[in-house]
Formats: sequence, structure tokens, C-alpha cells
Amino acid sequence: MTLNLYQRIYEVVAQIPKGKVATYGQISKIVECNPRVVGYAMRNITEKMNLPWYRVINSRGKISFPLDSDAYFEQRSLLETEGVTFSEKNVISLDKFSFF
DNA sequence: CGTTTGACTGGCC
DNA sequence: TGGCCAGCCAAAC
Repeated sequence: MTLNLYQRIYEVVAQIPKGKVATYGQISKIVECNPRVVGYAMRNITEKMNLPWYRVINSRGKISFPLDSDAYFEQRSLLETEGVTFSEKNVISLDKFSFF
């Protein structure tokens, strides 16, 4: 069967191991699409799909949600639980934690 | 159909 | 170091 763009993006997300992260840009290169579309696909993820959406961050090593939002807190908590650390400026070291 | 909208990026200032 | 900008393109309107 033919895999559509979103399905291919989700397959890549599913490959990110625990304790590692990937950027929207890295994923977009693998599936050959615009980075914005990766973000668009993320927004479409439901709880039932059981995907590690929180392991996806932006190219600056930061979470793409406002610092004071519930979504930010949730994503950050999930990552820290897996051992991903944040700097005092709320940045994740891509050298240490990037999967790709 | 034409327009608007992003969980983005790289580059410039 | 940090913020702004244009380009990007599938989806939603």
C-alpha cells in the first residue's frame, strides 16, 4: 500500500529511541518535505497513535511551545524523565542527544 | 478555486 | 547573543 506523507513522518518519529531527540529539519530531510509540514503532521498526532512526539524539537535545540504553556511543561517533563537535560537557557544539546 | 496558516529554518543585522 | 524576515508547502478555510 502507498504511504502518504504524514505516515512516513510518523514512521521516522517512531524510530527515535528513548533518551534521544530529532529536529523537525532532520525529519523533513529524511522524508523529503518542507520542515513546516513536519510540524503540521505533529499537530495531527493523537494519543491513540502512541508516538513519541515529544522527542521532536526545533533546530535551535528548543521546544517549540511557549515557555509558560502546559504543552511546554508536559513535553519537557517527558524528556527529562528519559534523561534528556536542558541548559539554564532551556536548550537541549543536539551534540549529546540528537539521534541523527 | 484563491487565501491563509503554521509544533520550521537559515541567514542577515 | 538575540530577534526579525523571507521562503517554504501541505492543509484548512
